Amino acid sequence: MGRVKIQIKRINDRQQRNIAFAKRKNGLLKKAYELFVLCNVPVALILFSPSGKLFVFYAKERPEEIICKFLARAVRTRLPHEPNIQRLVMQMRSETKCSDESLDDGLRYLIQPKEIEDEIEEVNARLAEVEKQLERFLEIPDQWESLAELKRREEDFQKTLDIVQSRKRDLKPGNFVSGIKKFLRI
Amino acid sequence: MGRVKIQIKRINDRQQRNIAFAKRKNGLLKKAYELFVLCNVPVALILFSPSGKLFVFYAKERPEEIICKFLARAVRTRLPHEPNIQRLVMQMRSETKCSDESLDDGLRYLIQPKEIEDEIEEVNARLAEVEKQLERFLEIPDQWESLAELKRREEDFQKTLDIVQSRKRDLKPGNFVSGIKKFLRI
DNA sequence: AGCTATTAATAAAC
DNA sequence: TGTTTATTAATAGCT
Repeated sequence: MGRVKIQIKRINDRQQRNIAFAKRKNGLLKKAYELFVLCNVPVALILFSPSGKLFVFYAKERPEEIICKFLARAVRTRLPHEPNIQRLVMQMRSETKCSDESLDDGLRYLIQPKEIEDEIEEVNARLAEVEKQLERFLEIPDQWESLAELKRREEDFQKTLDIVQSRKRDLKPGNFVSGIKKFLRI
Repeated sequence: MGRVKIQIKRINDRQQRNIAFAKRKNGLLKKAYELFVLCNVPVALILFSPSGKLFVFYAKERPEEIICKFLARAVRTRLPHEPNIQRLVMQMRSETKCSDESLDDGLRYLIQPKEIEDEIEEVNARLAEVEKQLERFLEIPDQWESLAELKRREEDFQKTLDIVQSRKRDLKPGNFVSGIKKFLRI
C-alpha cells in the first residue's frame, strides 16, 4: 500500500530494512492492539528489530500468563527443544494435574468466564429497548420541543453505560491492562 | 477500511465479534509474516480467539527461543509473577550473563493504574448526575409510562455499579504494560 | 520525521 | 460459511 506494489521478500539494503521495520512494527502493534480492544482477547506479540532490540506488546493478560498457556499446550503435544523451556515444561508436566478437562482438543484452552460478557450483552439489549421507546417519543408532534432534550438524555444514558461497561471490562479479574484506554487517551 | 469507519472499542455483539476476530486475525498473521520476510527478524505472535482457541505464529526462530529471549531480558528488568515462569527466570538468572546491549527501553512503560476507588467514585458521580436528570424527567406527567421504564434502567445502572464494586476485590495491581501510545497515532 | 499516491485491509452486504 | 465491493487505513518512495 505504498507508491508502488512491493514483493514480500527480504529487503537487502540494511537502511531500507530498518525503515521498513520501524514502519511496519508500528502498524503491527496497532493491529494487535485493535484486535485486543475490538474482540477483548489475550494477545502477546514479541519481536526483535534487525539490530536485536526487543519489542513486546501484550494485552488482556500478562505475557507470562499467555506464554504459560501456550507452554501448557506444548505439554500435551511435544516437548520444545530449547533447554530452559524444556526444563520448565518438564516441571509443568509433572505438576499438571490433568486439567485436561479444560482442553477440548488441544487447541482450545482456558475459556474465560462468560458472565460479564453476557451481562454487557444483556444491558445492551435493554438499552436498545429504551432507544426504541425514545424513538417513539420523538415521533409525537406536540412533544417536538422536548426532542432535543430527549436526545441529550439518550446520549447521557449511552455515555453512562459506556463508562460502566468500560469500568467492568477494566475491573474484570485477570485483566491487567486496567486503564490502558485511559492511559492511551482514547 | 471498510464500508464505514468504525470506532476501536469492544464489539459487544458476540457474533460480530467473532467475525471481526476471524478477519483481523488473518490480517494480523499476514502482517506478522510480512514483517518477518521483509526484515528477517524473529517474530512470535500468540493470541486467543473469543472462545479461547489458541493461535500461534512464529518465524525465524521457534517460539520457545523467542520466549526464552524475552524471559532472559525479563531477568534484568523484573521478575514475572506467574509461578512457573518465575521459577524458570530464577534459574536463568543464575545462569545468564546479561549484557547491557539492546535492553528494551523504548516500548515499555510502567503504568500506575488509576486507583480503583477513584474510578468507582467517578462512575458514582456520573450516575448521580443521571439520577438527577431522571428525577426531572419523572416530573413530566404525560410521559410517565416510559419514565417507569427509564427508572427501571436507572436501577439497572445501580445494579451494574454494584457488580463493579463487588469485583473491586478481585482486581490486582497491574505491572508493566506495553505502552504504545505514540505508535498508535492517538 | 512528515508527506501523498497507491496499494492493502476490511465492514457491510450479498 | 464464503465472496464482493465501497471505503478506510497502511505504507513505499520522497523530502
